[in-house]
Amino acid sequence: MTTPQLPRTTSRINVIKALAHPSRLTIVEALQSGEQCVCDLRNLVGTDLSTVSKHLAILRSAGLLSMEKRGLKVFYRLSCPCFLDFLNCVDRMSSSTSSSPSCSTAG
Amino acid sequence: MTTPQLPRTTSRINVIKALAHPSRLTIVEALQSGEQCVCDLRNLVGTDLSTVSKHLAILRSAGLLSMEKRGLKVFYRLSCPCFLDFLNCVDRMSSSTSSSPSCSTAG
DNA sequence: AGAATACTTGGCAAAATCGCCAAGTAAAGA
DNA sequence: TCTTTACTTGGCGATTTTGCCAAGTATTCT
Repeated sequence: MTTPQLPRTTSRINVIKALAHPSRLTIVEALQSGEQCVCDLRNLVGTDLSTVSKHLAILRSAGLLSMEKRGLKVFYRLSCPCFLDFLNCVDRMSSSTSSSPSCSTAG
Repeated sequence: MTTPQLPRTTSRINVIKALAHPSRLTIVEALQSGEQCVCDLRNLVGTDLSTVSKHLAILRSAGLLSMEKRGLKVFYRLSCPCFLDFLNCVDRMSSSTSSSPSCSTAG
C-alpha cells in the first residue's frame, strides 16, 4: 500500500474489507433477520468452526457485529441497523453491472 | 471458498471486493467530483501507472466505472450515481466502530 | 514513416488472506 | 472435580492479491 489515504478512506476500507468475503457477507445477511449463535452460522457457511470464528472476529473488530454470551452459546448480532440501506446501495451498483448502462439513485 | 452463496451474495461480493482496496476506493472517491484521466489518477494514488491501470480494470469489470478515450487520454467516470449513498452507508457503519455502541439509520 | 505520449497487458516476486488442524478457554452438567 | 459443549486462538501451508518492470497497443505530432 503505497497510497497515502485520507483518514475517512481508511475507516471506510476497514468496513468494506470486512464485508468483502462470501462467508462474511453471508453471515451479515443472515443476521439481518436477528441474532444467531456461532454454531448456527457455522451450518450456514459450511466451513470449520474455527474459520467461522475468525470471520466473526474480523466483522466484530470492524465494528459491524456485537456478541453476547448466554450459557455455552455466543450470539452475534448486527451492531448497526443501517445494513439494509448499505446492501440496497450495493445492489443498485451491482445491478448496473450486468445489463443496464447505469443505475438510478431512486432505487 | 467452501461456502455455497446465493446468487445475490455473489454479485454483491463482486462489487464490494472491487472497492476493498485503498487505491481503488480513493479513485472512486475522486471520481465523485467528475471524470479524470488515468495519469491524474496515477498522481492521486501515487503508484506505478500499470498498477493504477489494473485497479481501474478491476473497477471497470465490476461495472463501477466506464471509460472513454479522447485523443491520447483515457477518461474514467463512475457508471453509477448512487455512489454517494453507498459511501454514506459505509460511513454510518464505520462511525459505529470507533466510539458509539450503535449507529442510527437516520444519519 | 518515425517518435512521443498515454495507456494496457504479461509476468513474476512479495505480501496478504484463507481454511484446516491442534490446542486452549469458559460455562454447564454429572 | 471431571466431562461435555461451544467457542476462540495459534500456527502453518495453500491460494489470492498486489505492485513493479518490461513489453505491447493506440493516437497524435513532426
